[in-house]
Amino acid sequence: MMNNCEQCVVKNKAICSALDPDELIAINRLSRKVSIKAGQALIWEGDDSLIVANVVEGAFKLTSSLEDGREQIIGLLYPSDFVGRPFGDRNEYTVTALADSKVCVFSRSDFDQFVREHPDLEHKLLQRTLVELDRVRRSMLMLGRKTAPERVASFLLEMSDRLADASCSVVGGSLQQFALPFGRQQVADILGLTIETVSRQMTQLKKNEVIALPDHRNVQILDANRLHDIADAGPG
Amino acid sequence: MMNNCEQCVVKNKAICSALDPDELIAINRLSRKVSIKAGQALIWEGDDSLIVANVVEGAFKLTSSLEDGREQIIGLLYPSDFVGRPFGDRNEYTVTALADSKVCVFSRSDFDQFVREHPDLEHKLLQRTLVELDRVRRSMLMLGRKTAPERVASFLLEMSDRLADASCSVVGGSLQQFALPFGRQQVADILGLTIETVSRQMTQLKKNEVIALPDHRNVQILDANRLHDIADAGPG
DNA sequence: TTTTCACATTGATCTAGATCAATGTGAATG
DNA sequence: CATTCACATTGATCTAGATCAATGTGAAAA
Repeated sequence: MMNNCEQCVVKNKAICSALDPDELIAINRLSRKVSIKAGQALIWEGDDSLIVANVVEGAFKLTSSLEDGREQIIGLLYPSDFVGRPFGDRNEYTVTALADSKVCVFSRSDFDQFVREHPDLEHKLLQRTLVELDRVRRSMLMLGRKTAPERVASFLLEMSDRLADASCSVVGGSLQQFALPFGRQQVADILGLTIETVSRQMTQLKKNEVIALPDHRNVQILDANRLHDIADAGPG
Repeated sequence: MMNNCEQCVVKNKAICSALDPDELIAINRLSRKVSIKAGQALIWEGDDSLIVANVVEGAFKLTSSLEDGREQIIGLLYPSDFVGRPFGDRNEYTVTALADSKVCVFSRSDFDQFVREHPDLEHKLLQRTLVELDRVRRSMLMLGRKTAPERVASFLLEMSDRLADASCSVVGGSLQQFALPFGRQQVADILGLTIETVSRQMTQLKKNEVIALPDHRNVQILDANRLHDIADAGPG
């Protein structure tokens, strides 16, 4: 089905915002809007890179796995984020929808060519990639060196920041209350912990009145300062 | 001191390879060749991003730290690699020379502007950033989910691949023998382990005749297949 | 050559977090 | 309403890897 960039909800935030109306019409011809059900994969680790896309609606996880099933979530994608591996022929990770989602898909060869012809678009893509690289490197410090309480606290703070755009009830650019877009197992896969450890840390934070948990998906930050302290306190 | 791109040893491998002779002269005017002693830092975590550079000679580590001194190495840089954070105003990590090194430095504002005016250069930079992002994500799986034996085996294999360019005595694109460019503590900081654990794993591999250790810096791979098996075997 | 000093190995013990095993919980279904 | 089923919590135990503590080792300096 043909897409319509003019009416696209992410046209001002996605990389397409680098394009003028004529160019939007041109890229429109290359794109296809696709719906993905929760749990369905869009891209598989190890496959050839044949498509790239913009997330329009929903959320995705980016994962890498070992043969015996151990899985690490290595990234999360939200509306306006870019997915896939341009200028390379192999996908190094799997992309799976966490909720019912919509993406705007391009064939990689079409996209690569279009990007090379539109430096402003390529610039946007570079900026996004640099931001993502910074984010991923921050996760490396977390996975390599942080304790379980530090990981959970950092995670809650990052989520409250990241979801701040979407909603209101904001204090200082972060949300005081928000709904996690995933369950405990996936939190564990993000943090490199087990589900039990994540659960125990959450309970602990609740007991200490640092957070409240109206239900399993919702988190309310009661004491942001303390949460920050826990997030990068030394061990002990 | 003025640089001379025509004679530069990395001109064919660094991002500068995207430029034609005229453009090389232009970027030459913006660059400054700087020597860095082993152990000296080029960029500090948290500082404003004021410079970017190409590595010409030597090696660097990219690190991020917690207040109490825990440190994670989040990247390594070799000749022709690009350093620094273009199009952003904050350095998220520290860059330190591992050996006496030389870099070709640009002021970030000069560089940003020059890149925007030269799409081919920006394209090279994007390609490098995408490759680095893939590499870093692979490390996330390692840090989050791999056991100590798996980490050490993966590390030795990656090093033998990465150093394959530099030397001869290559079998199937990888080196059978190579000198690690760093000591045990730094290996530990790369793998998110302690120095003792790294040491024990190396001893174990030696006992099982998977590798030989002529001395503390040199590694000889005796049984690459087994090393691969260990690198992503399930636990147990 | 001996001394030194930084680094690596080895051993003994401890512990954070994994694993194993019930037991809640609450939204969807009959 | 009871039943189910997926998910979350809680508890008991185990273990990989950290930590603490000597003991090697080998290259540079005296």
